Amino acid sequence: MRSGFAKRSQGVNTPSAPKPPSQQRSRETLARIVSATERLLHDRNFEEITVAEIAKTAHSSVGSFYARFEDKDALLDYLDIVHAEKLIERITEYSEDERWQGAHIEELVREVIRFLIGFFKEHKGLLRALTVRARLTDEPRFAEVTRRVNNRVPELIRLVLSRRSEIAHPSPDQAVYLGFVMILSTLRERLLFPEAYPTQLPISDSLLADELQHAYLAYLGV
Amino acid sequence: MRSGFAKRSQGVNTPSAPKPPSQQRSRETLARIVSATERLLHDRNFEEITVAEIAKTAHSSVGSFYARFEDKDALLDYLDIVHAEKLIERITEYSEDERWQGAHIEELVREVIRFLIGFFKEHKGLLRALTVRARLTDEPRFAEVTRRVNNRVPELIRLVLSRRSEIAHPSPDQAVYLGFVMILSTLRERLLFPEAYPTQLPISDSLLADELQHAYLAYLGV
DNA sequence: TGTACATCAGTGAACGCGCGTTCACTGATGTAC
DNA sequence: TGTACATCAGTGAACGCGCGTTCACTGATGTAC
Repeated sequence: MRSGFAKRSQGVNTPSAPKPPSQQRSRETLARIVSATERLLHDRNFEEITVAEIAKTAHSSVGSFYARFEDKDALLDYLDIVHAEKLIERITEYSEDERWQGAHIEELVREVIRFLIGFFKEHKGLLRALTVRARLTDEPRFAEVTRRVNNRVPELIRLVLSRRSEIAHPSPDQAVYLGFVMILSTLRERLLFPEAYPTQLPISDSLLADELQHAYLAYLGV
Repeated sequence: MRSGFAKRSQGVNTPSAPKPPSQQRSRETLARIVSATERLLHDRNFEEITVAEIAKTAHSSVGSFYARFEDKDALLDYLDIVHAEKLIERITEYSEDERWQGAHIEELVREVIRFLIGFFKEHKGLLRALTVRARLTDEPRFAEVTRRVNNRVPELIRLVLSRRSEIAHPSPDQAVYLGFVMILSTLRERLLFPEAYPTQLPISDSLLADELQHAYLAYLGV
């Protein structure tokens, strides 16, 4: 399987950061490009958006774009990185929160699921774009985000695992992990790509949250 | 959100079948085109494959291709339909199988999950292509397969529901359905797009099957 | 059973469009002395 | 505090490549009488 995307000259696995802007002016341009793209991703896919369009929306120009980014794809890399950092930061904050000290596993799982739902909804456009890209190619670099989410989320998992004594499943570590895989898969499908689901049987986010929580706890044998 | 795919002239929601071949010769050509495409999809995405390449692999020509299909996309429509029919057929056979007469819900769920895993693995390439396409656009037509799978699978669900007395969940219908959504999401992610998952923690298909079964039954409260 | 004509099937070079990328140029900001 | 020069930033028309699609043509199969 080969990539459909332009190969980066600097070789493999090095998501290229934008050439660092050295003046305030161009830093602002970069910011405008980023936010314009996120806005455009809100209801189109990355492939459907042209560089010219991004430039125009950002009140900038195609040339300026290429002054920062090696190619179109490098922009998505950059968004990926920025976004992953935000996620890691939020997860860290979250897992350090002291309210978990005395909490039961039920409460913890409930909150983690709500947190994830919030995150998916907040970054829907970008997450869609990154997910699709990861799946359009197998340049391993592009599976980064999903992998990163799947790997960072372990911090949340560790939180759950610290309640290990409440878990009856014979291999709690594996079950906690696999259960998370199931939760993340389900949320990705339902929240990022809802078109695939019949609308006749609408399932609200909060029902989904409740049922995922229920399923997860039942699986762990709490 | 607009489609990135060519719009069909004949209007909306009408997946165009190929112009029916009237001679044996062209029927064979059509068959070669179909099988060449499925072969190519085995390790590339639909967008990465050119019409010229399909024609060449099928020992045919670009012109012949367009004699059958209105455009490139119509081919994927066609594969979608053919494939969905196969699935429906197999599910029907499956659910009529008499061995379910006396079976317990545990056994039934176990077999259904294995059936689904087999199906996903057997048609991996095509299913990937169809899933990605459904997600690259929101022409509702393109979400057909996923929706069709999500809708045909209810036959399997009905099978499970016929064991309703063994289910403790307060709303068994909803739980059976939602649990299936979780199973399908997880299988799609892990089997169709395995790149996203770290290889350090390998999970075999049969472990996955066991754990999904376990999780599902626990969720239903069997 | 043969001939004439119509339709079907096949071919691949040429076309054309969309879009990513380049490039020659103008203007703004920073730096050296 | 001013002048000269270097670098950074911005612009958008023009380029070019890839690939889906068309089209003029050849050959094969079917049909009418």
